[in-house]
Amino acid sequence: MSTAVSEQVPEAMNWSTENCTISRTMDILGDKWTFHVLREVFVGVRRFEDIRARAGVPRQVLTERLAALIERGLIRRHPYRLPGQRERSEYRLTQAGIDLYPVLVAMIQWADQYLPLDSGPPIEPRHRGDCGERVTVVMQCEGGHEPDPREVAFRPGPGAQPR
Amino acid sequence: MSTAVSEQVPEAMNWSTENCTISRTMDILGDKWTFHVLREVFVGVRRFEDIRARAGVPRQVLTERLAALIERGLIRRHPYRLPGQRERSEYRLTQAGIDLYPVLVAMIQWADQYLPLDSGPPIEPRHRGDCGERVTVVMQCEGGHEPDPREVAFRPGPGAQPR
DNA sequence: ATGATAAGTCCGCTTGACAGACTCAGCCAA
DNA sequence: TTGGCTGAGTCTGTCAAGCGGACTTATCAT
Repeated sequence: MSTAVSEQVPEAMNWSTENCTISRTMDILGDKWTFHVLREVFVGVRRFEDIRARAGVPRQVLTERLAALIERGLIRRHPYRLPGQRERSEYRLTQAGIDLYPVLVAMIQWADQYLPLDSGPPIEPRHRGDCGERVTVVMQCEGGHEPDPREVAFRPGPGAQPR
Repeated sequence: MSTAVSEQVPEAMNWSTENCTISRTMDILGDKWTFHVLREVFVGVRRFEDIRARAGVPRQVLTERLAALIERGLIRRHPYRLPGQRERSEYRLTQAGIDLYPVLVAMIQWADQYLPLDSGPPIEPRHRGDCGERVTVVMQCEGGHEPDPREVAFRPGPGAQPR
């Protein structure tokens, strides 16, 4: 019996990374600018020029990222016309986009802990309307627990491919 | 009174993006390869060559990303020696890294809904040990609700800077 | 000594980001 | 009707980054 160094060969080594869920998500989100763009749309900034100026993203890159986000179904183009003005385009979250809230809230929560600012959080997720309270994410398991992050592990599921 | 088009000028337009929490998080995580690397460390793959081969990341990029993740405090280098072998390096999550679990779980949850595979989820977050049940994230507000994503909004907090 | 292996470094090519100028369409004021 | 303004792009040349493949170094096994 050799000295145990955690797992000699981690279980994950037996499984392919081919169809990994994180990769597939990061193919959509995992880009420096995509997240900046999404942030703007999330906080209600919806017009090309506003997004460009606030996020500091080069126009060409913004064009390309917006097109990608539309193609992936996270935002949609929404033409509209203000009275007395010509038609313009807004970009709005689709349901798939809105359902990214937990991801962003989890990030903000992490950053508020590990990258805090002296002045406090610049942005807070809150329950809209009357309630108005701060929103956080918690992990829950189907056994009814709220496991500590140390008690969570990623395991291969039914779609895992052997290598 | 002009025709209302949601908010004519979104509230967020009044606030700087300078110190945005999402940006600061994405400065650390928002890179195609960083997330691939983190995924490997999360599933227990800890050695340079294993990470490189599984994630398909160029060596040079891996070197650079590991150094950045160490500098940011998400992983640490852990030298060890298997009996009868020379010393090697492992990369392990720090507490700050482990506390990213909710972010990854939220992503997986989103992807399982919007990018499902016919064969089912390839990876599942589970409660370690006896419980072993699937773990999900839920949003909760301090008013005791579990708001739907549509009922959540990002608002400026105490650290928000006017522009 | 020879070979194997982990963990890098080095090199040259190609791709993508970037800033800045240009375009185009619709509206507005004169 | 002409000229200007603005939002939403496109075009262009430069430059940094990613990339695959070869090379390097240290340590251990035979």
